[in-house]
Amino acid sequence: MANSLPDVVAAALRVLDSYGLEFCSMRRVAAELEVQPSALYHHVPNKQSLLALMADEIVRDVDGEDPRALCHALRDAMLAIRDGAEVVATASAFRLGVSEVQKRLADLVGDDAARTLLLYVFGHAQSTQTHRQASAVGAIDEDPDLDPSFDRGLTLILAGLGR
Amino acid sequence: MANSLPDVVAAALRVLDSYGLEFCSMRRVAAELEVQPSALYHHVPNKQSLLALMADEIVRDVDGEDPRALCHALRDAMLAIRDGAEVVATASAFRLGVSEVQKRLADLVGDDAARTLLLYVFGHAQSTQTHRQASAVGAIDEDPDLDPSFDRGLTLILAGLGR
DNA sequence: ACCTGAACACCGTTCAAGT
DNA sequence: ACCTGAACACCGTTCAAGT
Repeated sequence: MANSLPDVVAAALRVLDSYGLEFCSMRRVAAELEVQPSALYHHVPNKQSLLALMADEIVRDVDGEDPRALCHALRDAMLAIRDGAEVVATASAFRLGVSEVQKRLADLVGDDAARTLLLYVFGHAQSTQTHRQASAVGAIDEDPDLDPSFDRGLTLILAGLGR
Repeated sequence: MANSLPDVVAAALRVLDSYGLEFCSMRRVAAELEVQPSALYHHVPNKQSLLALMADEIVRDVDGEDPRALCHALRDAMLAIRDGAEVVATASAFRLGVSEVQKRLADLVGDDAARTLLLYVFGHAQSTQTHRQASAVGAIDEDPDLDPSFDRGLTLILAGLGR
C-alpha cells in the first residue's frame, strides 16, 4: 500500500516501544505495516541500517544550552522509548565523532570530555533501562530526571573540567 | 563424552573469540563440543546464563592497587577477547552493584564514582571493539587509536574526585 | 516504485527417550 | 548424570515475479 521509508522507521519504533529490541524483528515490523518481510528490503538494505535510522529519529530533537542540559536531554530522549538507550548507543558506537550531539558537546567542553560524557550518558541510560526491564513489576519513577545517581555522576565528570 | 560446566564455558569463549558474539550461538557452542544443541541445557538453563558465566570468566583475575590501575586491568581483560566488552557490559548491567570489581572500586572512591568509572570503562571498551570490528570489515576507514583517549577520560573523571 | 511468495540457512528451547 | 533425535516457533535475507 505504498509505504515510504519514514513509514518503515515509524513502524519500527512502534514495534520497539511495544515489544522491546529483542522482539523488534524485520518480520514484526513488516507485520506492523501489513506487508511481507521481503518488502522492507526495498526501503532499507538490512536490519542494521534500519536500527541506525531509528537511533537518528530517537535523538533528533535533542538540544541544550550547556553540557549538563544537553546530557539530560539526550538521556530523556533515549529513556522515552523502550530500549532506546541500547539502540542509540549501539548505532552511535559505529560513528562516534559524527553525531550532532557529540559535536555540540565537543564545542562546549572539548573532544575528550565530550566522548567521556557521551559514554557515561549511554552507559547510565542502558543500565537504567535494563533494570526497569528486569523489575517489570511495580511502579517506577516516571521522570528520569529524578534519578539522582545520574546527575551526581555527571557532576563528577564536569568537576574534572572545572565546572 | 561427559562434558562439565567449565568445559561448556570454555568452549563458548573459544567460539566467541573465533567468530564474535553475533555468531556465538548455542548451536555453535554445541558443535564446538561435538554435541547436540539440546545437550547444553543440561549444564545451563538458557543462553543468558551462559553469557553471564562467560562474563565472570573474562573478568576473573582483574585486580589493581588504585582506581586507575583497576580500570586499566578491567579494560585489558575485556579487550583480550573478541566482543568481550559487550559480553561483560551486558551481563554486568543486570547486576550493577554486585560485581567484585565494582566493590573494589567503591571501597577506593565511593559508590557514585565507582559506578561512573565502570560505565565509562564499559562504554569506552565497547566503542573500541566496535570500531575494531568495523575497520576489520572495511566499513570504516581506519582503526582510530582510542587508547590514549581512554586514559584521558579516566583522568577527567578522577579529577572530579580530587585525584 | 513497491510489493508478493517461496525459499535458504539459520536461531533458542523443549522433551521424551536412551546410556 | 549426560546426551540424542526430533520437533516447534521463530529469525534475516535473497530473488524471481507481479503491479
